[in-house]
Amino acid sequence: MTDLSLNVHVVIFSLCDDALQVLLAPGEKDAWQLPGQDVQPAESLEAAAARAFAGQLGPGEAYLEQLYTYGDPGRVPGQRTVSVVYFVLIPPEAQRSSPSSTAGKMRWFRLNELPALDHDHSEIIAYALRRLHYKMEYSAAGFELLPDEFTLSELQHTYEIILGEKLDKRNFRRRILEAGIIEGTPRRRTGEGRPARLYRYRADAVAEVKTRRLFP
Amino acid sequence: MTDLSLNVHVVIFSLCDDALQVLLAPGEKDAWQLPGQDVQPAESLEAAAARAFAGQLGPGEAYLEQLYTYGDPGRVPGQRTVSVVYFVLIPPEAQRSSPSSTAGKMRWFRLNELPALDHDHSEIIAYALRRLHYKMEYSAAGFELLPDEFTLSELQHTYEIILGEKLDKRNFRRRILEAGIIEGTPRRRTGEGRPARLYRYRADAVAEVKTRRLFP
DNA sequence: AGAATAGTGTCTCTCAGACATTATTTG
DNA sequence: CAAATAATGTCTGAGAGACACTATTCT
Repeated sequence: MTDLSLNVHVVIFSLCDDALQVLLAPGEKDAWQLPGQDVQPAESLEAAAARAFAGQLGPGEAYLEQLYTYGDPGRVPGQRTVSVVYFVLIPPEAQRSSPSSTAGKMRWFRLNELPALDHDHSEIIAYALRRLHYKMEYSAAGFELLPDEFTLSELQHTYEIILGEKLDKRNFRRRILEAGIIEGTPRRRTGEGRPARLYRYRADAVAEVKTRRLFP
Repeated sequence: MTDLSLNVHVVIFSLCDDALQVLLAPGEKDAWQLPGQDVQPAESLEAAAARAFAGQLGPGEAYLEQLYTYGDPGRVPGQRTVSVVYFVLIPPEAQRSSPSSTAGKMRWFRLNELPALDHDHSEIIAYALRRLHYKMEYSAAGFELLPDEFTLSELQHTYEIILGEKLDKRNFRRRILEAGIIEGTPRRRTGEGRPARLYRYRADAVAEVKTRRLFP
């Protein structure tokens, strides 16, 4: 197809200030957009997506997964544009956005305070959020939003923020420990009140999804 | 990006002869490939995917969903090719492949008897199959592979073929009926043995996924 | 009558969910 | 010692899974 623009965009989620937030870049006029860029001829789609936010973030692993490809004619005025969109989760220590870049300053936005967005980017964020909810239910995605070591209260808090509901402390701890996907460390986190034990995610305990089927 | 080819492919599943099968088109030399074609300038990606198999199939609704976008440089020799791949489920009455087409004859293949395939199409089919398994667990996808009206034995059989395991008849019936997603019709299917009641899928009974979380 | 398939009920055991108190640290 | 947060165990009810016989039709 001629006159085709192929780019990638990333929906980057992280937890800051007890809320789920998205990283956005300045867009057209006063609007914002999902960080993104054109794909280079010799570069994989995933590498292009990773490049779209590398340099804006501090160290720390990012979880990156393809979300969806948007390509309807007319979704971007002027030129037929196909956007392969990726979904990214980053832990808090990587949130420090670097001071400047050619693309201008990126900023974190709470999900309920999103600014005006270019094209179909609102719709894309809404879809990414739905996907995050699903992932929380059947995978260990929640750990990608946490530091390497965390307390059980922090872990529970993460789940509560994303799922949007309160969870029972004793049931939460029982089930997460029985699942065997985290292990205790000798360290503790100290602060106000009794110090809490630190845990870490066991990547080896491949959390095989033992989902009960909807209809067997 | 210049010199870029954008196309769509479809992985079409259906049940024939008590087995899950895929529809393939003749490819390069003696190999086969997933049906597909270039995207037209004014056409949506989904419409292009639908067009890739329209005409090859008889009437009957097809379930169509975007699967994944493959675009690594080098996956297709010669030109950078980005393929948006769709996942399709069709019921048995739509299987009749029409006698001819410009692209040559398509054929159904059992999953364990796949021929040599072009490029990364084997990998794509393997991924589509994994996705089908997931979908069977948390959604009502199984019904897309059945005719409008079906017996409980046929439904159970469908699940057994795709999941690859035997299911208990009484438990299966109890749970599928309690879920309220199918309803009886006055008709029966007659054959050898006692005639079986025909059921139909209730599209209105939005099968909300009450998946039990892996970790709450 | 025999072969073939449809249709039906009970028990057990696991696990999700509700629930309140004690323990350890800091200021 | 008061305030703050961490840590811990039991009971109940719902539902998944194992299991075997009767009913209806066709030849």
